[in-house]
Amino acid sequence: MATDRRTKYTKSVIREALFDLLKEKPLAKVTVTDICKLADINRSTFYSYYEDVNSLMSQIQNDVFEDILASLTTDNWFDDLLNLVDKNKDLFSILIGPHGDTGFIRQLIYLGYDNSLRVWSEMYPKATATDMDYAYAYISYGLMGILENWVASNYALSIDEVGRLVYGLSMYGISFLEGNKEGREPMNPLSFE
Amino acid sequence: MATDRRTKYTKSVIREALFDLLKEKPLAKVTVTDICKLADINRSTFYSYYEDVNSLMSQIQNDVFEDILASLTTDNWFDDLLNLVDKNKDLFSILIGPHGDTGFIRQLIYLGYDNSLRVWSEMYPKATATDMDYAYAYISYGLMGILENWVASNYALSIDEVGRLVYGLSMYGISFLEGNKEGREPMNPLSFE
DNA sequence: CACAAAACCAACACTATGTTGTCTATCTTA
DNA sequence: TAAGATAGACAACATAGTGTTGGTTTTGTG
Repeated sequence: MATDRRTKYTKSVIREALFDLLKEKPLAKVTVTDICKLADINRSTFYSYYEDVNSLMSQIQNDVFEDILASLTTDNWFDDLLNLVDKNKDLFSILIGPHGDTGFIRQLIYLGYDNSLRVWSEMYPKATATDMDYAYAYISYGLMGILENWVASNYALSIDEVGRLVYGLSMYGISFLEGNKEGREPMNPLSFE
Repeated sequence: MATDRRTKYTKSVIREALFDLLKEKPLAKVTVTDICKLADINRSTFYSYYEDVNSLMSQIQNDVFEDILASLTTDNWFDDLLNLVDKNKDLFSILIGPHGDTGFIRQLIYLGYDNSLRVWSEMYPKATATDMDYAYAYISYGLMGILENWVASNYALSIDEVGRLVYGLSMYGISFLEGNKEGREPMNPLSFE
């Protein structure tokens, strides 16, 4: 009843081939023929599993997304995310790297939108909806930038160090660079659940 | 000696056609044939001016980029940028909107990298190079988020209001939402020459 | 081992690409 | 305003990728 080994094999070589190709060129330039040549499978085999290259990619992304949702805990979700990225370096280097899909990152980071706005409107009752909206855009894109930097640096910093940066920058803004703001407090810039 | 009127006309209809198409689909899905049909020109005419759709797009982006560089003043560059975006709403709605090119925005916002790091290293002598790098990534991506939000809202806020948000968020982080931080001071989050 | 399913292979019509050569319309300038 | 230059139209070409089909071989599983 379990999935045929051949199917598993085929899907995995397709996936590998796609990732290898994405190291060289953007998704839009990757053709079905490319993938099949590299994976050494027949083109019709590809079509028996996927509609086209885009749907292959979004299926992979959805799988990753489900993993992410499953592994996020309530109170510390950005750390969880960093851990997940760290454990799947190869994958995220491609998803977040220069040929990556920003839609994916966007989807990722807008995970916390509803909750953040709810929490913020309690914390900052005077803040207007527009201000909070812009604050969310600012912070979430900022986090995206940090994540991208981290991936680009080939994960040079430890997760704790990245967490320190995220906390400092989102709490104190640029004055974080003044220092003397060490000692990360148990609070996260964006709320999740 | 001046450019042939026909050439001007042709280039402008190509540009218009591209923008019309970009309202519907991403650049990768726009074909030369698409453009020529819409612009009512012959396909070979297109090829006599541009290599392909991508090079057309990057030529347009370079033109815009030169305009931007020309119009930025030293001490208030983000305001200048907002003004420029405001004056070319149609163009930027496409460049920054859902089918826009993030590479363009990235290029735009990394304008201030060298200068910001120079200024910061004077302002915050204790800060490490890594911290400043991450701070730049955070803030510049944050600004990108704000810009995108602004465009998506169809420029609902005034430039001054956006400036207030940019200043507040980058200076005070999330605590900006506490309020009582009105009155924009003459300082910009990222330095540009 | 037998059978079902997976993968292969070849061929199909179709669409887009880039390139080339010829012809026509239009602009520029002497 | 007439002559020469050049933009653009048009048609044809080989090439490449797409998506689909039907038939064949291979390979896992019960």
